[in-house]
Amino acid sequence: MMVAAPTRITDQSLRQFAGYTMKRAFNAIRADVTAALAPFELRMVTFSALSVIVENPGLRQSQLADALLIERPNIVALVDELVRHGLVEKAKSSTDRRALSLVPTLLGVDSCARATAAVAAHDRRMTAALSSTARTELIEMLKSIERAGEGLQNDGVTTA
Amino acid sequence: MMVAAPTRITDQSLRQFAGYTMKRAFNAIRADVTAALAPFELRMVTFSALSVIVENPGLRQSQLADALLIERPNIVALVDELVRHGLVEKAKSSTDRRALSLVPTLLGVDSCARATAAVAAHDRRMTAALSSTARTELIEMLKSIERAGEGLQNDGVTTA
DNA sequence: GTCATTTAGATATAGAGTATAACCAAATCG
DNA sequence: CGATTTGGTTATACTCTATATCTAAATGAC
Repeated sequence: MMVAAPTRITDQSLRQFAGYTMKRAFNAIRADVTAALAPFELRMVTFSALSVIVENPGLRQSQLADALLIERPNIVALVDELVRHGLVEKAKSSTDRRALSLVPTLLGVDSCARATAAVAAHDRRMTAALSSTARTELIEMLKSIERAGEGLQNDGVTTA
Repeated sequence: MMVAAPTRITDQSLRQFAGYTMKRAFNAIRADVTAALAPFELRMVTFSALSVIVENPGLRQSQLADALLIERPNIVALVDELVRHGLVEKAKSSTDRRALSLVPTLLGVDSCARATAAVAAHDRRMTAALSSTARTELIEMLKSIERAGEGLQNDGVTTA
């Protein structure tokens, strides 16, 4: 069979779906935020984890896993990475001898603050075309989608 | 060091960023759309590819790769999967003996239509909380973020 | 027309990211 | 107390995506 190729390729049908454009938008975000975090030797996940640890000092690993929707086995290497970089310490819990309390170091608190500023700059770049109210509305809409996923069949929980 | 764990874990700081909530929203979407596509033996990527092939019959593999921001090597197995399922045919290009023209089969066109309906239902589930104008605005905002990523440093291109 | 360069498709491979199963030790509960 | 659950861990595997390299054919310079 012989067929000539079209010159202009479209993705019209897919564009009707929020998920398709969201994936493309998120890819752009990921590329940019990854670059923004590189100077701090942080990845997206480790930055998220550090941020939650700084905001909730003393939390347990399982709580961190729950908060970021990460499976517990994957938390171990992640936290170890933060410990290795001197950003977080694994303290023993005073109430449960099995548990660890994650505490940020001074360096961790400082790095988190500076990384957060870098990510904020990144975020401004990516949403530069949006008014500040539009940006707020966007986040609210995303939250409502996140919530919509919570009540569905297999409860596909994962991520960070 | 002994530290008691906080009872309620927050992610306030991360919530200021569109990217964080977008990742969580997209995870929810992915879980649901993956389930929606399972009956058709399609994955997100293969569905996207099939949709573009149906919409642009005769396109070359490299055009498909460009359209979906997939690296060319990854297109090969992807298209083969569609061929194996009888949804697409690799036709020889009439103008370039190196090139392939991707053409949907009748089954491919039909499956694409039914899968598109299933994905549309999924999309409605996920955006149920949004008014139809809000949903349109959401997609426009996501497009603007996607565009914002196009003009940046390393031009982090990837995805599907 | 011939040679250098580019393009289309393909192969092999590697690295993230994330998921599952199974294990030990301590806590909890009947 | 014994059974069950929970916190952390290890090992492992699967998906997704990226990079390097190869060939055959097309294009472009002269």
